[in-house]
Amino acid sequence: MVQGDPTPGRRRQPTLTDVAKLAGVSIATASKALNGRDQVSPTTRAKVHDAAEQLAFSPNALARGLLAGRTGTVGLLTSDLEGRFSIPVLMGAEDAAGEGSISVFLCDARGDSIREQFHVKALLGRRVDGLIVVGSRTDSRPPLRGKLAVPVVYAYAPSQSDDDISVVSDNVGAGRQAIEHLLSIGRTRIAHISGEHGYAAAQDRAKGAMLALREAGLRPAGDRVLFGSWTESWGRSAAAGLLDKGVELDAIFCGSDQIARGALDTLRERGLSVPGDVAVMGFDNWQVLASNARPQLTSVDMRLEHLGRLAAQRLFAAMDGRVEKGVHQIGCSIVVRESTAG
Amino acid sequence: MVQGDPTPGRRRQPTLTDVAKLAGVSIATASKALNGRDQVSPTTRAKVHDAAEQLAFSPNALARGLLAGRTGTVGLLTSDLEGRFSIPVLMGAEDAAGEGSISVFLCDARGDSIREQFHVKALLGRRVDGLIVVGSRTDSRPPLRGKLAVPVVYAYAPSQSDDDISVVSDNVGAGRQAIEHLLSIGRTRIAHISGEHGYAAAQDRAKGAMLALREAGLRPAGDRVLFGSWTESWGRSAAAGLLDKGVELDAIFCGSDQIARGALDTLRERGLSVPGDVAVMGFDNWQVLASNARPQLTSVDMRLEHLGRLAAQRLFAAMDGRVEKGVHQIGCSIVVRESTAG
DNA sequence: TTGTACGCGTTATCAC
DNA sequence: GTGATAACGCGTACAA
Repeated sequence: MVQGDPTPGRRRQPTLTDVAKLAGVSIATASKALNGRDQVSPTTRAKVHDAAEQLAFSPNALARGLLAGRTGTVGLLTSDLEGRFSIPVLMGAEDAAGEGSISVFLCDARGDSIREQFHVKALLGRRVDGLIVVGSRTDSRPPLRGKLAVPVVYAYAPSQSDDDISVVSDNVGAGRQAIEHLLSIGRTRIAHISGEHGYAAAQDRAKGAMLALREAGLRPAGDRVLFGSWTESWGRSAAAGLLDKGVELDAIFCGSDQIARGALDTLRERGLSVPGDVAVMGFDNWQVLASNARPQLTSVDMRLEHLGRLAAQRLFAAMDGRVEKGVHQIGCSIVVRESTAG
Repeated sequence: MVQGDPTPGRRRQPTLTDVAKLAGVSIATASKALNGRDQVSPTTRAKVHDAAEQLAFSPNALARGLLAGRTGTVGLLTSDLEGRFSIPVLMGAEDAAGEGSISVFLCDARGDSIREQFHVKALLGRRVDGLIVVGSRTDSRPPLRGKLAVPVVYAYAPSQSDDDISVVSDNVGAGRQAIEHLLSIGRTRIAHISGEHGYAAAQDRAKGAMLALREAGLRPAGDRVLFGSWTESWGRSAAAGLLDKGVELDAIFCGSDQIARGALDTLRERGLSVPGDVAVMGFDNWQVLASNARPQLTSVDMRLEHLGRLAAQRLFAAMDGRVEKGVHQIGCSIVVRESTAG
């Protein structure tokens, strides 16, 4: 049903002038009354509040921002909305923002630097008070181009410049934690199956894992880290490869939950029990995959929401003049489920 | 490293006045030149553009919006960011918005109506030109409270009021399409395993499936639709139940990809081949699950990104005075993979 | 072709 | 305690 009516049922938003008129005072007084200034009598204050209520008045943040020089908005520039990393970060950021009644502009650059430039420009035009840039991989990225008039915080993927503020997960530490967990339940012949070799995430986690193994006087089962792709099928074939070669193992640390799901499949098909014969760990703690696995999957959680919240807080601090340059690492946690129980 | 410096390296954004001054003209002329008004000589225009470039001038959208009465922003109110439904809708909306240089304010109400009210108020204060409300389930929802000054479009979850604009997936049609696909590859003993009974999504899909079966003169294998939960484990146990009861079947239509993954697991364990003995279909076309399944899973795609784009377009139309009230249904598509091949 | 002046809605500063 | 008035940055009639 198409209605020709130009502005159907939509009325101009009431302004402070309307409120003042209705309350029978000047706009100056109305402003003071609404903003809790103490240079106004209780009775007038009540009158003004009544009028505002009646008109459903909500102050124009644009006018306010124009005057104040700050808009109470931040820009959130993400590279992959469909990815599962941006979202929790985004939630954490929105969370932290909400506490201070500031709103978030969302833009998705889709990994395209042209589009990124475009969005930065749009955000700057909207006079955001700050910018959070969320990456889709943990690899470091080039900083935003040009001297920006507002502070920027890089989340998940750090900026290549040390002059910038970055907040990231400690993937090396996470690799170490994973191995230490497996050691703590008595496993010693531990294989590590990870994702694409070219990813910093794969490299870092492997590095941490190797460090922990070495410190325990061990080598990885199969003698080397297996890099492949971030898929279930790679998890299946990599695990099958290990078993076919007769590699002795009592645990597998996987670089992602998807890989772990694949490994679990292979183990079950070969008649090996998890965690009885082989313990299995994933990475990402992706609920849908980890909780629905058989058995449920122990996994490393990067606490991305926490990361997002921290990124936002550092941004607010920077907006406030308290800049803490450099890369800040967030520790990961391990969510223990059945696949490493006992 | 903490720096006490109050506003480190941040300089006031250049204004039109700065540009005009640098170009040696009045701000009126500068404005005309930058906005492509044709009442300005080519030479002056060039001078102004040079100055603007040099200062990296970007017009203050707040001031502009204050004057124009429109801000070029829309609010996106979602209920579950972590859910996999909001995101594609959000992407589509952002997509459609980007084409017209409109920016999106994102807010997550987390299913809490108090929080929702709060965000609506904040968005209205920021003078968004319109609002998109994205649900987390397909069930209809109560409309936003109060007479709003801007148009609203409900996406994925329709408003309960027919006076509102809603854009949703056609789940009944999707159920029908799924069955028709299975019939087209020669299957006739088709079971339907779905999710929680209380979800409109489950009801609608089942309804469509039953309609298509009835029209083909068939009844569902097992004689009734199996409702349970949206999990892999329900898919496993429901499929096992059917086989244990000796129900004859050559196809299973599942209410979600998760359920389908579970069903696939059971079938494989029972030594049944897919699609040879039993064809399997999922719902949602969730890449991670569908593409990594063994065999890869045929699934119904709700085209959520398309839905989001359409919702945004209807919003823009409404902002323009062209309101099309009522619930608009988007047809779903079927992505055929190995699990129903042949 | 160019410049002057007003107004968008708000807050802050000053008189009264 | 209250009310004019000047900003904030921009677009645009209007006058020059």
